[in-house]
Amino acid sequence: MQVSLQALKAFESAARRGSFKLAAEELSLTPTAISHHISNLESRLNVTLFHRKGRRVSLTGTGVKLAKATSDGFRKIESALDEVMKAGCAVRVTTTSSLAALVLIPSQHEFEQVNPDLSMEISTGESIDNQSYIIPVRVGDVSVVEGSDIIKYESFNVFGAYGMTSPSWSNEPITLFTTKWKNTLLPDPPLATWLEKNGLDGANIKLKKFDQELFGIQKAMAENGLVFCSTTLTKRLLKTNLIQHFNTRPVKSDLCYYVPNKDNFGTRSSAKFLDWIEDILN
Amino acid sequence: MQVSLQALKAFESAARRGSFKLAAEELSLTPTAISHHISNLESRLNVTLFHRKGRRVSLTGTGVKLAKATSDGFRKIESALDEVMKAGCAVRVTTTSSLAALVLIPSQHEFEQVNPDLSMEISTGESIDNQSYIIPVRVGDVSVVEGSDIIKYESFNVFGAYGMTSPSWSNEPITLFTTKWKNTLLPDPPLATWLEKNGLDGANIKLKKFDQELFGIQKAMAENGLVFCSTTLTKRLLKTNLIQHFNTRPVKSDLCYYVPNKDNFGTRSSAKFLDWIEDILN
DNA sequence: AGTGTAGATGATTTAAACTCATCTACAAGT
DNA sequence: ACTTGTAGATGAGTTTAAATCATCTACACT
Repeated sequence: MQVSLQALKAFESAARRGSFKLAAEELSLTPTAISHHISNLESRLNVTLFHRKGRRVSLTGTGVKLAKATSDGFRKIESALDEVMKAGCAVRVTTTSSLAALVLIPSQHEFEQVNPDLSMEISTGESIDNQSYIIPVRVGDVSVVEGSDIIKYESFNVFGAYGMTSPSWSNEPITLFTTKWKNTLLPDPPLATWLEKNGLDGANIKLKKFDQELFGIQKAMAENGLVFCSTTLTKRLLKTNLIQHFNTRPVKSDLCYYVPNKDNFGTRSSAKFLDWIEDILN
Repeated sequence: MQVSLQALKAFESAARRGSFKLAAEELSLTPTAISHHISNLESRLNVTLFHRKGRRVSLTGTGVKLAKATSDGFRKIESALDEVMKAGCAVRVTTTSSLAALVLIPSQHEFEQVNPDLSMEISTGESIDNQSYIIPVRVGDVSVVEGSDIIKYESFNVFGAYGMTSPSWSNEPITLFTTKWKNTLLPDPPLATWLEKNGLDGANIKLKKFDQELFGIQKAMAENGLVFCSTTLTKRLLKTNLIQHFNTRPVKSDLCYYVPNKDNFGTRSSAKFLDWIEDILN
């Protein structure tokens, strides 16, 4: 380039502040540096950018035009830079209520302890806040989702509140909470497969469906009921003895947790988060 | 600032060209310099901007966003810079047909000889091409125009084609070409004052008016007629013996040539032009 | 396997950027 | 009118950032 960018930055600042001294303060330089930059700029461009009347400076017509463009240009660059820097020291995640409430939020503190220079924000809901560097953790169909985006293949099992007695699967009528996704494109929970694998016919099982797994799990815990749900969501509850299972065998499903374009987040924070979440889920 | 602008420029170029090598060529640097800049940028921002797959690089999501903003920002700055630089090595003038045809265009070559690094463009007409660095040389009323903008106070006299015999002012009927400005706010040519100063009553003078002085002057030259017009416009024609005057005395007028905001053009080229034009007019 | 290309890495050199010391011009106070 | 203080200009000297060089790795294409 013909002229140095730092000279332009010095000019931009001086033009905006109307003083070399103030520009120098803004850029943590000496007024001398600003003066050098600007006279260098002027001689390279063959123009006068500032009128000098003794110790007072004011922009020429040319100076005004250049100042307008440089201010706009640098402002644009700086705001993008700000955004990127913010993205570098915070991780923002959006996911389902269930994963948020049962996995992410309980582990949030631990994540921030391990990564003291990162803060973690969790949000749930539909709002596809596409504008910024938010990492979406979604539930999807393994046959549709890009394999490299998947962070957890989902298995299902039946769980109940901790301490309750094992149900007698074949004799008495049983109420089982399960999930009917709002999104009809998602595969249903693999209840039929589970019954088969565990040698049950399910004739005495009455289903009660919620549109979020979290609700069924909470209901089961509150009412000493049974819930057919994801092993991912229950992992922590099992470990803390809030729920139990009954020696039934889990089944794989066509569902998975995934992050769209997982490998395409360029921030250190997102890389840390993705490593961490894969680690705690597996 | 947190990050260096040159690093950003290197990134911008590499992002746009999709290759460190091409960016290096564009910026007249070595690929090594680009690599250093970008890794420096990445570590300062705590993000990854490029995926490296062996010897191929591609932008990350973060990289794409930053590249968009930096490209826009730098483009804006560079285009303004281009404009300023062009303005530094060329001077564009717009003025009346008369001044252009009788003064500026005949002297254009001389100006470019004296200033071999400057080119001069002359345009006439109403088109107020306000966009760029055009210097307007206008005719105005001395009582309205800012004094410091004035480059020539206008005097008037009667001229005729070179070699014609002096008219006998009082005996025979005389046709005199003169000017009626299109712009009615401008003072009329000071014919009454001129008659008085030269001891004439004008009873035998028939006026024929054009809306540009140039036309009257050309008509007078073509038909051995007489024209009452500006001494500025006729100066060169007198010197080259294309017209003459008849020992009548010129009169000052309320008209002047001026350049709006004369002292506010910051370009070297405009300063050179303004010096030169004041010089040849006085 | 062999060759050529793109980029990474670390040490060294170079040049740009910054500061310091000194000077001028103006403005404000006495 | 004579200080005093402030903003900027100027030129020489210093510092540090930026660029290069030499070397190395990984991949792609014969």
